[in-house]
Amino acid sequence: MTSMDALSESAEMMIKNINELASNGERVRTSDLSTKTELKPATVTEMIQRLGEIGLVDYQPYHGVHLTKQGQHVADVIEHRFNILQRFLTEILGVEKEEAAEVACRMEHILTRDVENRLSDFLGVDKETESDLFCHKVNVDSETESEFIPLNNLKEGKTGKVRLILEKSELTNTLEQAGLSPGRTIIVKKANDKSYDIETEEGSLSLDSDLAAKIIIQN
Amino acid sequence: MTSMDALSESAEMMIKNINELASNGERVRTSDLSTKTELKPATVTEMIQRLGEIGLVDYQPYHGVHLTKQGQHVADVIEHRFNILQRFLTEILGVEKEEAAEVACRMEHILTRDVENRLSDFLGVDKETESDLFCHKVNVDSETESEFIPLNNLKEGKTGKVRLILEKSELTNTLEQAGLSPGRTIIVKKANDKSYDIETEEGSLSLDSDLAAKIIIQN
DNA sequence: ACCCTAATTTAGGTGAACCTAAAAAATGTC
DNA sequence: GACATTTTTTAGGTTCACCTAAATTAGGGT
Repeated sequence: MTSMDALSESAEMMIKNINELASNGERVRTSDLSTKTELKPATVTEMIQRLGEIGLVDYQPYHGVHLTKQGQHVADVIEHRFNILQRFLTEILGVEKEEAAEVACRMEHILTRDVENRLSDFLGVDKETESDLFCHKVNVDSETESEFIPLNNLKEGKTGKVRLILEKSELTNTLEQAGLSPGRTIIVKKANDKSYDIETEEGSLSLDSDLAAKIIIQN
Repeated sequence: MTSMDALSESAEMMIKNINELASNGERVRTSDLSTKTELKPATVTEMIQRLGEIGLVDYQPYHGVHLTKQGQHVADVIEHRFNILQRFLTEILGVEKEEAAEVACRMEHILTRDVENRLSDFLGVDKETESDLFCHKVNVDSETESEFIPLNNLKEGKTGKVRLILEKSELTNTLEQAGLSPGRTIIVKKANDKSYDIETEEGSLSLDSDLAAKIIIQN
């Protein structure tokens, strides 16, 4: 009954809240969940019973809940999604923190794995935030400390990954179709102060320095 | 009973689907909605009855529905959100079109007005797509509107700056040596549908339209 | 050890979003 | 124009996410 079925938004929210209240490692009480979620105690009881049945929490009547391994995993995934979404909304779009939190809180239940990863890549993964859970990014690479620099500062022969394109326009759309889009790897073939010859996964092209300045690369 | 309350995801989806099936202006039949939404006809009937009650559709038993002014407005907002989200997911994150559509379809019901606007700005508003509904961007500025266009669309006598060259090859290398390289200014001397006579800082040359199409100019 | 109170659960109800099966209306055919 | 077929609706059921009110349990104070 481990239920591989997708959880409902409500169920995920409950798990998220249990996790947030369980910071001290103690069992979480129904009344605290009721307060936090603004649901009536009876509703909380009902939901944590269901979560108990599918093995995501350890529920003991009159003695609260705590997350099982599985439940903890779900909580971690949701938290991660929330963080990425909030960062995107505030850092990239400039949304107010509070509104960003609200929107992120609704969207975190919808993100697919793929979109999550891409968004993560786009933001540039912040090592601090990543728990050991997400250590699939084996950080063995850190010999040369990766940096973000505009494409026009990349030296000839250097390789990098496109992370951000500033000032989107028809032109940058064209660029992206040519393989110069976030997440893609490129290599600088020839560079002088006026023009840059680039090789992408799609082919090669050449662009001027003003344009190149708007494309941020991680090396 | 016009119901200013937020609509449920299901209700919004139903409106969206009605709109998509009503391209020809005719009333939309229950069975078509049933097919499109993959809901049973009975379910569709139930939902469109509710939508009728709150004034978003004109529902006539046994004779289908069509959107009211209000319903059309809702549909337009949703469509706009969907488009922005899909563009963001595909153009910026590089998500596959199909998955992007699925995710956008879930998220379109969650976006707030503010996030919607910011995302729009971030993408760079695409004039084509904008209906008069979204005319908040008073396009008074367009006196000199600098544009990016392929060289083969530049008219005789026009000047422009080379910004981007797609599909580098030996041929384009030669072009660059002749002064047709990113950052350089050029002028179109003569243009017909087959060949283009160009003057660069280095001299003049002439090229065919296929080649010209790969050189993007800013005027 | 007992009682009182606060916390929790159970019992039973609602509305939304779905379903199936049966009834009713519209439609096409001869 | 009557009948068979298709379409649509009605009737009634389920699950989920909520609720209120009543019953139950846990825990603290004396």
